[in-house]
Amino acid sequence: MKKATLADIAARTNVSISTVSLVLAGKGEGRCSPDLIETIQGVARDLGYRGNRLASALRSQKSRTIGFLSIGVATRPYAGQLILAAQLAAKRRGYDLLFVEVENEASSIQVAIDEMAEHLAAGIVIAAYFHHEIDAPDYLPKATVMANCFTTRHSVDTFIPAERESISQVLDEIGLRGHKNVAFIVHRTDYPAGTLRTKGFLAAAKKYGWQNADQRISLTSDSTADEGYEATRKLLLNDSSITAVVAFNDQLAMGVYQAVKELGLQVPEDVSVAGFDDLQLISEGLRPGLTTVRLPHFEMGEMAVEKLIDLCEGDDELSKATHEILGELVTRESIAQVYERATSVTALSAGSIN
Amino acid sequence: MKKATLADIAARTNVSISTVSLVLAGKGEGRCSPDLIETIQGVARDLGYRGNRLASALRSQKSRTIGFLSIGVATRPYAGQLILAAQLAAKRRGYDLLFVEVENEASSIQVAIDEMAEHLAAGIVIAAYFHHEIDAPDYLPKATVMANCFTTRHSVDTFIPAERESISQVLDEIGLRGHKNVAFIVHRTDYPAGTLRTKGFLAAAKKYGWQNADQRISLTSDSTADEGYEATRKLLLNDSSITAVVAFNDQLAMGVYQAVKELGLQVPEDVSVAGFDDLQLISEGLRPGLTTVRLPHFEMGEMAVEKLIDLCEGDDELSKATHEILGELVTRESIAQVYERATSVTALSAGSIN
DNA sequence: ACGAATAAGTCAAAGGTTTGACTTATTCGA
DNA sequence: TCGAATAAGTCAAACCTTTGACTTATTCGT
Repeated sequence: MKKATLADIAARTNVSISTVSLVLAGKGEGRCSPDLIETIQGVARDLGYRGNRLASALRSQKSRTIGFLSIGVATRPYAGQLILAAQLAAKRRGYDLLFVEVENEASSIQVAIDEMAEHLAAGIVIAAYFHHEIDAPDYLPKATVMANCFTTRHSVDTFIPAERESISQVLDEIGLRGHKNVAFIVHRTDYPAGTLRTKGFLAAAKKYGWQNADQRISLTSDSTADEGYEATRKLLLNDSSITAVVAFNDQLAMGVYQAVKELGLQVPEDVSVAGFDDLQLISEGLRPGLTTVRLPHFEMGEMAVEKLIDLCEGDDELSKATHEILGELVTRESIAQVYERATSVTALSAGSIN
Repeated sequence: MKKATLADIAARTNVSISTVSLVLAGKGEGRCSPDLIETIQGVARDLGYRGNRLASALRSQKSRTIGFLSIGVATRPYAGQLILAAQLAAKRRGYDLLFVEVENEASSIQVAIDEMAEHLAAGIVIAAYFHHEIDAPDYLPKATVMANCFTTRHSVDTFIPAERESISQVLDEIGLRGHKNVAFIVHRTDYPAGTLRTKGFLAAAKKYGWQNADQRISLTSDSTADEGYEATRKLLLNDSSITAVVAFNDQLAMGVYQAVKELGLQVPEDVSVAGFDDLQLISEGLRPGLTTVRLPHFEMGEMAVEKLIDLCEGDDELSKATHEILGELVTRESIAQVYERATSVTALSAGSIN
């Protein structure tokens, strides 16, 4: 059974192809009788008419296809929700996603853009698996948006996490529970995640009066569990007054748990731990569950595509803004209440021993 | 600068559009003079000619677009490599990937297939984030392949992991290192991963003479670290002779570590542990690193797309086979050598002390 | 020197849809 | 009852590429 075309429907209804086209495009009102509209729709349904996106796009010079340029999004366990949300948002508005993996390198992105042009893609979204700057080529299509990444070379609608505000949520958890001796382990890096989360930590330290905050920042050369482990050992061995360790991400936090336990201490009774990213493999897998912050991957993907389609459909001329989106605090069991400062703790524990 | 078309090139070279088309399609040999070919290619380059995939596909009724129907592939941390490999393989042969997320439900898949038909997709690959059967609709396009999933309703080229053989690799590691008291923790399920890996365990038990193997299979109701933890506690508390625990996947293995350590034992000195999946967040993050098996996600994605394109291009009529692909043993530090069984161990260690 | 073969291209239709400009028939107002 | 307005469609070109069938001019063999 060959695919039905407008011509097939026209033949069966004894009208012209134009009429069928108009009707099925929803532009029949006032031009065609209600009866005819009914009939045409009926026949279209009977024949299983599906339309031909290629012919349509070719003629109208506008396709309902979006190029999704991914920098590691699908292949790493971090940002999968971004692509899911993008797909859902696109589908909701009748668009499809052309997926292409690229390097964060102008030439690689350029190649992908050219490829998308061959498809007459309505627009492109550039998305990355972690929040960083893109090496953008000289020209970007007018309809371009970025998700979880940004460029300083062009003015583009951009959707990124609100790093400072997001980590503040988990820092508040710690501050409000009375911790005063808090350490921060962060991957030494110039990426926004590193610098902004550190600023968030420093701000929280000031807000809650955390002691020696700047000496309690431990810089690691990577964000692995191993690095988290080593950093925590040093921190805790040097300074036994620390009651909470905040990690730049969940992988480091995993290492924090390991070090804490190896030192014969307990999470959260002896040391509270906070992570960032909500990598569920880790945050749900650790015992006790890790309190952390889920990055707004889903939201970024969804909003980016929504914006892109608005742009394509001209509803929304040229705003070109950067949107910072808040993550969500995911509370599990890794943060405990501190009742008093050092001196009183002794009294307290002595009391419980009795 | 509008996109250049064949007509633009034809105008600048004073030949017909047909000629330009032929030349750029590489069919100029013998029909056009070498000089002309040279000229046309030069002008095409100068104008930045990119071709119009829509027009081309419309005319020739064959597109270079593949529909990638994903069941959780991008959104879960397991199988990302599959989509990357698919993309790479497609690009290598000049195809693009139309990505769509679907449910494992005939109607959802049907909708996606219809959508792909609107794009005149050359073929589709159906891929899943874990190895299981697809609820296939009544009709599948002739050019359909499956990756990490399968159907019994249709005859389709299928690429799945060789579950038994894959887990055997890690079981061999354990067997060859002298373990005789080995437990297996597996998610109670009818999925191939569960049943086939269990068969693999039983086969290894027979091969290496593991004792009481069937009593040492612990069925869990989920594959989480928590379940792994609980199962391991029961196992180890009941039976202190166990020297190795094999988990059905890395998440369970994470729980095994937790239980082992909480019982005051060490991995691998007291209890060796093996996982499955090589979820690096876990397998690299645990201390010591987890010996596990990487599933052939990359290979499945690559081979599936290769096969699909062969199918589309007719190089390869109708073989319709199921290909089982071996995973790769990833050796880390979680498996130790056992020198002898109970009685002799004493002798041996006595010997070495001397 | 004539017919056949070869080289170098061209012609024109087709693929399915969209859309601004028309047409034709009917209805309405005065 | 006439001209205008409205309703209900139709026309035909355009989007860009592909391809089997042709054409025209030159060369070759004998």
